[in-house]
Amino acid sequence: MADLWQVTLVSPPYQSWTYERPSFFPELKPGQRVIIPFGKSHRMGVVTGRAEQVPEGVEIKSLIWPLEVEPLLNADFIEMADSLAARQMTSVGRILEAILPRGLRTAAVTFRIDKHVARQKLPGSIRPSKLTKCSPDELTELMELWLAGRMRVRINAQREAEERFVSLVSDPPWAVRPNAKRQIRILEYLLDNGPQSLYSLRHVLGDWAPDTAAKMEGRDLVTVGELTADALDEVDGTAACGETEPLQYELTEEQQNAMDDMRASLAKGGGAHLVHGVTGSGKTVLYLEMARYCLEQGRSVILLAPEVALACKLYRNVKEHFSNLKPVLYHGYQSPKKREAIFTDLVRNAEPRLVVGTRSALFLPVHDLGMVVMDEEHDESFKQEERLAYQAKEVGWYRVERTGGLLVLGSATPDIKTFHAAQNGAIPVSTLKKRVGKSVLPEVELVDIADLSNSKQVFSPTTIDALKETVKEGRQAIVMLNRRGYAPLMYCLDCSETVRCPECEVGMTYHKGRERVVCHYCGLSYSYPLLCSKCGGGNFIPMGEGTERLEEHLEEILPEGTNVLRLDRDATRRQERMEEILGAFSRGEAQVLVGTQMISKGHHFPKVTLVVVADGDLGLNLPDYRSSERTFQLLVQVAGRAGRGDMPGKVLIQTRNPQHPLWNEVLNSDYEAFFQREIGRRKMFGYPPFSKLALVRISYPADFKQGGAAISLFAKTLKQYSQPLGVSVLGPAPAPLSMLRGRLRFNCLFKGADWKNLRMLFGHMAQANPDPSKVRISLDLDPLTTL
DNA sequence: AGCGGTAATGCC
DNA sequence: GCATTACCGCTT
Repeated sequence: MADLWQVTLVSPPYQSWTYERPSFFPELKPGQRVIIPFGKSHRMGVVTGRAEQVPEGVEIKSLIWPLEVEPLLNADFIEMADSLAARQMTSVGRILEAILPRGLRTAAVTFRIDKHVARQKLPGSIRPSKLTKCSPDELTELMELWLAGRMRVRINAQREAEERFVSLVSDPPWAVRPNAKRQIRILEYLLDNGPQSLYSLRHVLGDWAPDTAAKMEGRDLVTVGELTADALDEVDGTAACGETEPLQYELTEEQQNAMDDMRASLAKGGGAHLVHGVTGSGKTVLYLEMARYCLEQGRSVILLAPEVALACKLYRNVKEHFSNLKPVLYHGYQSPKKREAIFTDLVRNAEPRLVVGTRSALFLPVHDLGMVVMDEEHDESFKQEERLAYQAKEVGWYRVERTGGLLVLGSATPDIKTFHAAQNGAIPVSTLKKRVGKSVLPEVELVDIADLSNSKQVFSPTTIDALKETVKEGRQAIVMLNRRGYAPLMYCLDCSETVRCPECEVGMTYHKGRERVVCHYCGLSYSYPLLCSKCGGGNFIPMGEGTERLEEHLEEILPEGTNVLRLDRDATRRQERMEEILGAFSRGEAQVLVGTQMISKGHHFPKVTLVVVADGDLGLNLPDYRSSERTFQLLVQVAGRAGRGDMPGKVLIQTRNPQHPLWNEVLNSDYEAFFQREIGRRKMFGYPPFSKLALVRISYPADFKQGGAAISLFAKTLKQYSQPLGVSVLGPAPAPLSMLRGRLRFNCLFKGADWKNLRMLFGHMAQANPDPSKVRISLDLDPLTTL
């Protein structure tokens, strides 16, 4: 009887297939990666178990070769992937593809045979395709070598070379001929999407891309190599991420109490724990001391920050705090090679480890996970929305639940759902009310700008005075405006049209520095100046404000010699720019820093005494149930940037609506008042945490004629199944951004008592899809925005 | 019937 | 994801 196994493909079409273990092959264990024949070529797959029933009418092929002697993925890891697949209603293969480092899911490998055994007529290296042609005797001989560790896996050189990253050398304009179309495409693509691997350039732009990129490297337009973050990581342990805040190691009474509570939770078998502490209250020290405790107990720890720069900063804190420990840094901007090495190292070395990283670090195979810490747990970056949608909090919860570990959620402004659970007693909570050391919470003031709305002024006289004074006294100020670019609308003076994106039908933002108008949704851009598509005229005026225009404006109103820096996604496109800007500002080379919400996150500038929120109303009135939560969190967070040193800080929030109840709560940094008001509103309208929400996104190409019929079919299906499942449905209705990248979009909001029924209803919809190749539907559980 | 292009299908 | 095959409109 043949020995049959199920192998799951970690690349399309992702399903599980049956293969035979040939006689020369060693025993298999689930979780083992193997090379399998698939169609005309070969692929990498993961053994998921024995084949229970034999497929009929197909000739079963044999496995080609194992990729490791001991399985890389243990049963827990496979179980985690299974559980994620069930939650997201997709296949395990897709999940594995999303959570494994790239090097560990490629089949483009060569087996190298040790030199001193190669003399016996064996080649020095052998490819999988060659292995399928070997005789049984040769295979048996090779397998002996493999099991003795004398035959090793090597990722193919070309494949590995394509893992290198391409980054821009300078900002536009570039020294390139206007008819060098391919070069311009690469430059534009890098500008819009940040550094990319040669591999992804080839996939997105075409097979010519790696060659063209190599030529461009010769002309100093781009650099091709390891990411700088990687290089810096080797040298001094961390990329330069601005100044690290000096930590006060002596625990305050509040911190000590929190520590005792968490230890007690851990002793009782773990669970979630909320640390609600104002900005600057010393949450980091608390995490580090808890980490020390866990490691002493022989258990591993994962510390997560919402973004790379903050993870690097935390990593540096860890290195300073622990002298005799080798922590691991893991995030999406490290090279695939590095990430792969970390993954295998964690599998092979079972000792307790401390991992610092961003959300993807949650999937690392650390042994005996004692604690997961999520700093700034309310941050939206903890939810991944593109490709595979997952909420890191849920994954973290899943992981600690299995190991009896602790999930520590820390924030000054917790997620409403988290705090609600704490209020109900479902999650224990430790509160830190005082800032550590001398610094005190800043004073917050409202500035009414209602009478400014028709003039060209952005800042009220009060704001301008405060800025001038801060600069005069040699201190620093931060100005936040949550909108990048120069002006969000370009208005044609001749025919009163605005410049719109033909693919998305939204206004295109003018970027003065790039000399382009850009669609902020799909990235399409045109060079500017341009002619009006309606009347052919060229007289546009910019309407509204973006960070770029604010920067220009500030340079005009502030005294001669004042330096203004800007920090937003545009300014930080080039790899090192973010660190350069943060570094320059913390060294005092500029007095004012203008930026988007990027500047609100975790940075420590002791000389900043003034924070200005240019438009506090932005984002407050969006038709989204979380908009006030988001605004409150952002404002408290950015206010926390002021007065972190010895000098007291001041925050000015400009608003056209000073009566809004939110302001009082922000002024007093009164999270609980905000929470009480918000939870009342949520209860009244039945929003989370009083219900579960799911957003179903439907889209099809704008020229697909049967699209309308598909939508009515979905509507009919929903009508039929929603009531029996107890799910209330809004839509399908055209999405607020009704067209994106040439696809018409529809949204459908599900509200119900539990996730199971929301999933089932989605399942019915997916089944009713008349043309899955044209009509795409996807499920987003607990969406960040319902827009 | 013969051609070139594209959509649909199978892959164990 | 990729190769093979089925299908379509159109020429000869």
